[in-house]
Formats: sequence, structure tokens, C-alpha cells
Amino acid sequence: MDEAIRAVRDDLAAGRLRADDLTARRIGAHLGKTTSVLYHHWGSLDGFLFAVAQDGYVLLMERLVPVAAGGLPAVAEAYIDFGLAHPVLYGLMFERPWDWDALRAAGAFADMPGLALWGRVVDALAAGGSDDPAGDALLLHASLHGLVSLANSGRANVGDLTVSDRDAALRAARTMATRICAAPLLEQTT
Amino acid sequence: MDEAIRAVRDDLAAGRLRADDLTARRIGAHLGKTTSVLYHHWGSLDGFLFAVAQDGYVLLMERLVPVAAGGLPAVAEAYIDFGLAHPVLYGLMFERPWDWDALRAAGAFADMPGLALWGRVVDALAAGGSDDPAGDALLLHASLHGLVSLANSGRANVGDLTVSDRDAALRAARTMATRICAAPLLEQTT
DNA sequence: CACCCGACATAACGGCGTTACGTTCAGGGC
DNA sequence: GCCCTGAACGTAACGCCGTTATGTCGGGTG
Repeated sequence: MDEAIRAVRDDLAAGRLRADDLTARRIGAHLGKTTSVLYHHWGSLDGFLFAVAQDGYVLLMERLVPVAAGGLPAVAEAYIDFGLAHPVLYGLMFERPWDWDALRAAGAFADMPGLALWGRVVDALAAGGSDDPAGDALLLHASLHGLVSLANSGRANVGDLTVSDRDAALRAARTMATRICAAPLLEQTT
Repeated sequence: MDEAIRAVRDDLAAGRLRADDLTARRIGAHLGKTTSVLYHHWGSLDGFLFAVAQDGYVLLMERLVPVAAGGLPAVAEAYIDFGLAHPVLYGLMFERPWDWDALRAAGAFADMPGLALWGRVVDALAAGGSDDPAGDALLLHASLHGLVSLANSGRANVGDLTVSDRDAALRAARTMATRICAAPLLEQTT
């Protein structure tokens, strides 16, 4: 059921479920059922976790949209904040190597919801005037994603600098946004 | 033995070993031994794979150093080219969530070899004049890593644009290098 | 010669994802 | 009221996984 997806998503976001808990048997027990519930409703463990990831995009949008009026650097900050605060859920959304063909064949999604939403958010911000809004959106997303990915796997340090603390990561996010995208995009839309 | 590490690294880079083959039993068989060889010489499967990743940094440096004279965009291109050409090895190097404490306790490394080498390469290029060379190096590394990570997991497309083809990815790499880093760093050192 | 230790093989443990199969039970046509 | 159907769920098993304990061999070293 959809409520199971939402429950697992929120338990992941709150840290009540860890990466080790994302096995078929433990998830079944967490839902008060047995393993077979996953295969009955979602076809496979990956099918279930992919549904959780899809719900994660909704949660991410709920964090990005309210700060969109603050301009691109504010959105970048919120993105990094989300990725660092919910590493396991973020990993499901942007790092786990899904079998896309199998998921598509199983009808797991109709229109690539998450990334399309992100593209719309950035496109709306980019409407101000960029030579290549889609390209800039992808470059910014890749940059922010790389920062989250390195930080969450303990690799975000070079020499003296580290972004393992939240403030440094948020500053890095603003810098990325201002340098990757053209100046006109950075104006606040308020 | 070290030759086993090198052999697995090269088999990964050449595609003779896939991600599915990185299990203790299959690696043992691939080396002509049984599973126990991993635990005798490296303590665990992760200990072995981490050693392979360390050797991967050496291979990456062998690709980056020769093009360093071409300037930062050329190095960025070579980095992306490496990541896209050897996704499994790249994943071991920059994506697999190692248990750093356990590896350090097992004496798996002395001085963080890979990232330190990368830092040295970029610092050498940055000697031309950046307000924050270490910070810029980290931001550029994160950006390039994010591009590789998204592309290798099939997520690098927003709207019409995609970087799944190599040429588009290399162009994106140059753009990232020029926008992330200050202008003086971009001059060729030849 | 006795000893020891590195280098392996073998077998087992618990846990994993997945599948086949059985059971329960609510609802609808007759 | 009866029976059929199908969704929902449990149970048990399969093969594979990482890991560990134990055994065996063979070549130095005393």
C-alpha cells in the first residue's frame, strides 16, 4: 500500500531505518508482515525501494519549492541540506544502480517524476535568461550531487578543507550555484 | 599478493570483470584459488576491494598527469573519460561506502593516497593563482564526480540534454572546469 | 629430525533475495 | 445459502552471499 511507502520513506528520513535495514526480511517485519508482502505488492525488493525513492523526490520538492524565491543559491543550499540530512534516502534516489529496464517493464514509473520536477524547478529559475538552461541545470545538479555523494561517503576532504560540517557544505553549495550558472539567474524572484 | 590486485584492477578496467563478479567466491575462483585467499591476505572482501581501489588511483593518475600540461579543462576531460570508461573501478574508488574505521584499524592505508595525489595535481595547476586552491580543487572534484556518478547510474539527463554520450560529457567537463575555477588557472602550462 | 608457520582447501553458519505453494477470507453471482 | 474467485499473507525451500573454524600440506629453521 501507499501508506507503507510513505512510512518507510519517513522512517528513513528520520533515521529510524538504517541502510542495513533495507532487506526484504527486515522491511517485511518493520511493516508488521513477512517478506512475501514485498513481492505481492511491488514485485521485488528493488521495486519497493524504488517506490520509496519516488516518494523521496516528493519530499525533496517540499524542501526546495519554499526556498525557490530566495534564488538559485538558496535552492542549492536546500538541496545539499537534504542530501546530508537524509543520506540513505538520498542514496536510493540518486545513487543506487537500479535496473531501469526491469523497473520500466514492471510499470514502476510513467514519466520519470523526480528528475522532471527538479528540471522544472531549475528551469523556472533559469527563465531569467541563460543561453542553455537545461545544460546549466544539469551541470548544477551534477555539481551538487557530487558534493553530497563525496560527503556522505566520507571522501569530501582535500588538504585542509572538508565539507563534512554542514556550514562549509552550504557555503560550497552557494559557490557552485553562482559559478556554474550565469549571473542573471541568481537574482531573487521576490 | 600485489600482482593479484593489479590483475583484478586491470580486468575491471578492461571489462573482463563486472560488478556482479566482485564476490568473495568469484574473485577467489578468478585468481585460481578459493574464497579463503581473500581472508588470508587481506582480512576481508572489502579489504581486498579497497586495495584494488587504491591501485585504481594509480591508474587514474597515469591518465591525468600526461594531460596536465593542457590545463585544467584537459585534466577535467581526462577525469570524466576515466570515470565513464571504467565505471566499476570508479565506483570502488569514489562511490563504495567503505568502513573507513575498520580499514584504518586493519592498516589498509597510511596516508590517504588517492585523494592526496589528486589534490597535488590540482594544487600544482592552481599554483597560478587562486584565492582558495584547496577549496576550488574540492569543488571541481565534486562537480566532475557528480557528472560521472549521475551518468554511470543512468540519471544524467534533464529534458533534452543528456551526457550519456561521451562527447557531451567531455564538453560538460570543460565547462565545469572553466566556470568553477578562476580564470588564471585555465592557462596552459606548456 | 622436530618444529613452526604461511598458504591454501573444506565445510559450516547465519543471512540474503527470490520463488513455489498453501491458507485465509471477503465479496459477488446464482 | 452456496460456491467460486482472487487478493492478502504465511511458510518453507533454493542457491548464493560474507565470514569463520578447522584441517592439511610443504618448505624453511633450529
